[in-house]
Parts: sequence; C-alpha cells; structure tokens
Amino acid sequence: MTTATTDHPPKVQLDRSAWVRAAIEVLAKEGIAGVRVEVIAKHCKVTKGSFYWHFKDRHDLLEAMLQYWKEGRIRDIVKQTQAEAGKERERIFHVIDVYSAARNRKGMHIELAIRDWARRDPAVEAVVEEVEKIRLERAGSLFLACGVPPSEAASRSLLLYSYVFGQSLMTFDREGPEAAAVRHHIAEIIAKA
Amino acid sequence: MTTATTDHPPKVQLDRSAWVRAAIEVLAKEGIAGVRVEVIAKHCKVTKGSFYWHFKDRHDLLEAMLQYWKEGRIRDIVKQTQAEAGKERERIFHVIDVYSAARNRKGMHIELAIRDWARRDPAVEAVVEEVEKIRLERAGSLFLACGVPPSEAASRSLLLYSYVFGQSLMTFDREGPEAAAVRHHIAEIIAKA
DNA sequence: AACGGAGCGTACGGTACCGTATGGTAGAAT
DNA sequence: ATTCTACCATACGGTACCGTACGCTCCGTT
Repeated sequence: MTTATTDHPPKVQLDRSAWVRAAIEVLAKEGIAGVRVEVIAKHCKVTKGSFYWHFKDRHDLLEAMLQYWKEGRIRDIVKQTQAEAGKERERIFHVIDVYSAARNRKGMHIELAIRDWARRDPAVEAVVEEVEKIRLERAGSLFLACGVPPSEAASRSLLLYSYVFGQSLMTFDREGPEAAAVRHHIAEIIAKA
Repeated sequence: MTTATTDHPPKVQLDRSAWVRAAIEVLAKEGIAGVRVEVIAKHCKVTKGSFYWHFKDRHDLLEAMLQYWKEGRIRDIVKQTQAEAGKERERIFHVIDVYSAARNRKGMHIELAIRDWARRDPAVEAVVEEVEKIRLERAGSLFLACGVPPSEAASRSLLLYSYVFGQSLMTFDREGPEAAAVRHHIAEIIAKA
C-alpha cells in the first residue's frame, strides 16, 4: 500500500491516507455532497479534532481524494492495457469485463461519483479528462494492434468506454443468465465482430 | 401521486408545477442534494412560506419531480421512436442524435442527476427502471424492424443507450469537426454497419 | 361593507455541518 | 522523571437548512 507523507513506523493512529480512503468509501455511497468532515470522523471512530490536525480544511481532503483516485486509476489503466504481442484482442475483452458493473460495483460507484463531482468543479473535470485521455489512448493502441485502421481506433475506444460507463448507469444488478450473453455479444460488436 | 396541473386562467402566483420545474432546474445544476426548499424559494423569488402551502414537505416535492420527469421521458421516448414503415433505421440515427450530449446538454444533466439519485433511493430506482424498460423495448422494436434478429435486438438497444449515456458522462464539450465524424462512425457500428 | 380563504411573509426552534480554540494524553526524546 | 510533540477530544460561534406557527394581504363571495 502507499505510505503517507511522513514515514514513521506503522502506528495505530490515523494518517492522511486513512482519512482519504475512508472519505472515498463515503463518496461511493453518498456522493461528493455526502463527504462531510464530521461524518467521516464518525466513520473513523474519532472526532474532527483529528481531522483538522491532518488536513487544513475540507477542501484539502477533497484535493487529496482526487489525487488518490487519479493515481490509482492511471496505475490500473496501464496494468489492464498491457498486452503481450498478439494478445491485444484478448486484452480488449478483458478491459470490458473488468469494468463490468457487476464485477466491480464499488469501483463503478466511485467512478460515477467522481464524474458527478466533475460536472460542478472545473478542477475535478480537468483531472477526469486527464485520466480519460490516457484510457482512450491506451485502448486505441490495443485496437491499432488488432489491425483496426487509425480512423476507427479512436471511435472504437470511445465506444468501448462509453458503453462500459453507460452500462454502469443503466444496469441495476440484473444478473440473469441471458445478461452475460448480451454483454458478450456487445463486446464482440465493439471489438469488431 | 396527485395530478398537479389544474388549469385555471393564468395566474401570476405559483403553483405546484412551477415549483417542480424550478426544482428540476436546480437538480440539473446541483444534483439532488442541492434541491433544497429555501434555495428553490429564492430561485422563485418567494419564501418557503409559499412552498409549504403547495407541498407537505421536501419529500412531497421530490416525489412530484420524479413523477414529472417520468411522464416527460415516456412522452419523449414514444415520440422519438415512432417511425413510418421503412424508415426505422433513420429513426435509430435520430435517437442517437437527439441524446447527443452536445445537443441536449441540460436534458442530459437531468438524466444523470436522476440516475445518481436513483443509486441511493430504491423508489427512484424503480421509476428509472420503468422508464428504461420502455426505452429498451422501443429501441428493440426499431432494430427488429430493420431486420436485426431478435437475439441481437436487445443487445443493440442496450449498447445504444449505454453508449449515449456513457457519452454524456465522458465528453466534456469537445466539439471539434472530427468529433462529429467519430460520433457518426459509432452510430454506424451500433446501427449495424 | 363584511367575510373568508388562498397565497405568501416572518419569526422561531431544532439539526447538521464547518472551522477554531484550547485542553488533554500517550509515547518518544533528553 | 521531565519535557516535548504528535494526535485527539471538547467546547464554541457561525451558517444553512427543515418544518411549524402565525400574521398579513389580496380577491372573490355574499
């Protein structure tokens, strides 16, 4: 796991990153409007006296959350789109599967909450755009490696992520047996049937 | 629940539906957490004394908003998917275009805010599912009329709306000339190239 | 002219939150 | 053992909101 700013031997007490992780838990459930100092403090079983020791103010926490999210996303994207030569098409299906709302419910809630937040805060929007750019570039490379012409690669990667996030907006945990078949069929359309 | 619109000769005073429309304005900008009685009252240039005349409480307003949204959506869906025989494929492109985030920015913000709300309120979730079912059925019929086999029609309509809503999550008003080409290309993939 | 109600303003108590100030404590440093 | 300091609790003032109580004012009715 990532260590915090000051690296003393492991303590029982809270540090910045513990607060950030707790805050993101709340973010996933309640949205950015639910990320409140005293609420998270209760969730950590301390009072806000602790909070204002580690953070300047609420905005300081929000910035740290955004940074934490950004770095984690970029790490994951790079990892997920790393493909051995010849296995790029496989990787595309893997990406679609990983982002499947059913598989990664909590991660999707975070993603949606962050994007909701970005709609009202230009600074957040900029970070999301940054992450998104990397996603699209990486996916585009996979398509190119599969022999998709450059003019199509951008379209297909945009379709891929639009589908995947749109899916998480729509599906409300319907997990019938046919749902898997539908998803697989869609994946084939996206990955060029 | 109750039908609000009693149509007397036009008054200067507010009625339920004026409050609901104002509330949806705020919803689009601030999300459901921003829909507060005193805020909307200020937006209407009255005080909450008026609000609590027309509504029992805040929850009463939220219910009315949801109902208002639901009925409007269903009306639009039916209208947009009505196709003369032989022009179904045209209609599919039309639907994609209508939901394009660039064209219908405010409508998309409302849609996203409602879905965000639905993630935390089962009653809202039920309404969204209801609307969504109609959307998918209607789009499915269009695909079927285009000669898409039944096993594919469901997949393609899910892909269509996932793309369209996912698009609205991703695109941050990039309106370059190539963006239109990308969108058109994606539309062709969805509508079976 | 007197009445009554619809529509709104004002004033109030209560809650949840932010941020500050200040005091307390446990463990490391000396 | 004392002092220091990182970490946390407590108490406070201030704000924004919900919902209620009640007062005022138009306006149609009689």
